[in-house]
Amino acid sequence: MTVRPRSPRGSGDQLADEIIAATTELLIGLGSADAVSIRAVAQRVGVTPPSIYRHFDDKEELLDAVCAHYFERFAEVMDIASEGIDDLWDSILAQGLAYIRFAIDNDVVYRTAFSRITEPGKPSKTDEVMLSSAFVKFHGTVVEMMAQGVLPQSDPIETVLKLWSVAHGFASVMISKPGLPWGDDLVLAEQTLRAVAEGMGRSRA
Amino acid sequence: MTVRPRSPRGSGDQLADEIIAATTELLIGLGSADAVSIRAVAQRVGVTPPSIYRHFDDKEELLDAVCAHYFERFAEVMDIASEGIDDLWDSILAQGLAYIRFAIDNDVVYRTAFSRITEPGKPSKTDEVMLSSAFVKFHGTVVEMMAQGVLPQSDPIETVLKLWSVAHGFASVMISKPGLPWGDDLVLAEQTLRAVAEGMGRSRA
DNA sequence: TGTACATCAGTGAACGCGCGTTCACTGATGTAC
DNA sequence: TGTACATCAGTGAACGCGCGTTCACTGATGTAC
Repeated sequence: MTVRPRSPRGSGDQLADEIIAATTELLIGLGSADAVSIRAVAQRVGVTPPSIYRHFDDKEELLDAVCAHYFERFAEVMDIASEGIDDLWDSILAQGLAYIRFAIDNDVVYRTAFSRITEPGKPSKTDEVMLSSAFVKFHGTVVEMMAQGVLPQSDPIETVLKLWSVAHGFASVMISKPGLPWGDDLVLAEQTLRAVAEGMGRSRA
Repeated sequence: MTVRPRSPRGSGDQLADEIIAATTELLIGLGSADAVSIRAVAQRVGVTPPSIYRHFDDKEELLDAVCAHYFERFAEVMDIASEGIDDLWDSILAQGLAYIRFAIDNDVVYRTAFSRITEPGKPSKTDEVMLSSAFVKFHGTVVEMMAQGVLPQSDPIETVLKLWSVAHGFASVMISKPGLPWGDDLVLAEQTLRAVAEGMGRSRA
């Protein structure tokens, strides 16, 4: 156990960040939130277990912080994926696939985030980050599609929920059941997202 | 703790069934597999903990048996849902919605089943039951649709994986995030399944 | 500039707990002769 | 029909463990006068 110099007065957040980083590493390494112990986190940071509690109320809050912090990258990943794509259909498809890819690449954290049920009206930090990253990206594109008339006007939130559910569905099943014949890369997911989009495009006709 | 008469020689399976039933009840009551202990299961059955191990290798196998047993009902539920529906589009839609409904109605068991990752080539008992219930139902309808030409001919397995992923996606997100604006019943899921089907129907055109 | 003091990040030790699993065993049940 | 015996479902006790969390505390840091 590394000896750790005491943090100066105002820099309490630094340890918090280190705790989040250590927990993330342990979570990914061990494969499940239950396998991660406060003691192990403390040891990895080079601090005693009670110190954790100065920064997080309990283990639950720590894990929520880990997922929330991790998912801030969703926005970035989806931005990059749709960058420079003019066609809005292609754009939302790229975003959907980027979502699935990111989820699969980070399966442990993704599963951890979705393994906790959020009661109505009590969004977790992770929920808030999801809504302000992945969700707003989808939302932005959908709104634009409706504005330009390539999607029929309706509540964009509903459309986003549909796209998100489909993307999550593929990510989730592909993570849980890697033995099924998914074929190369995300072909099935891509075809399905396309079908959903096309189906929705026609839904007014 | 109830005193339990010793089982006669050949009837070992009876206790196994009782153990599965007790575990299922505890699982649903407590809300997570971690919260269910072998000791609690034993107590509920009226037996000592080591007895469990005569019937199941370990806790993992017991939980797998619980999920597998539970999901045998998928076939039945989906059958009932599509019973008497002649139109194949309506039929597969009804099956998809029945799947989602059953998953949501039995959220704890459903989540438990999907919280365990299955390595390729090592299907769990639950996987096998899923494949021989929900999966074959979807598969049967898809094959028929292709035979009658309402869906373009292609690998039915791929189509089933798509439908299943979409149905699972809705079930999973609606269970995890009940606070989102899903609207009444399964309208969004229904519209999406319809869009997927329509999109696939056109995919050859 | 020097000193007394409040702050508060981090500590050491412990509480209290339940867990999965193993082991050598008991004793009722069914069977073979 | 009666008796010795093998089977095996279930027991009692324990192993060995790590866990989340709390508590009273220490002592370096920064501040006020």
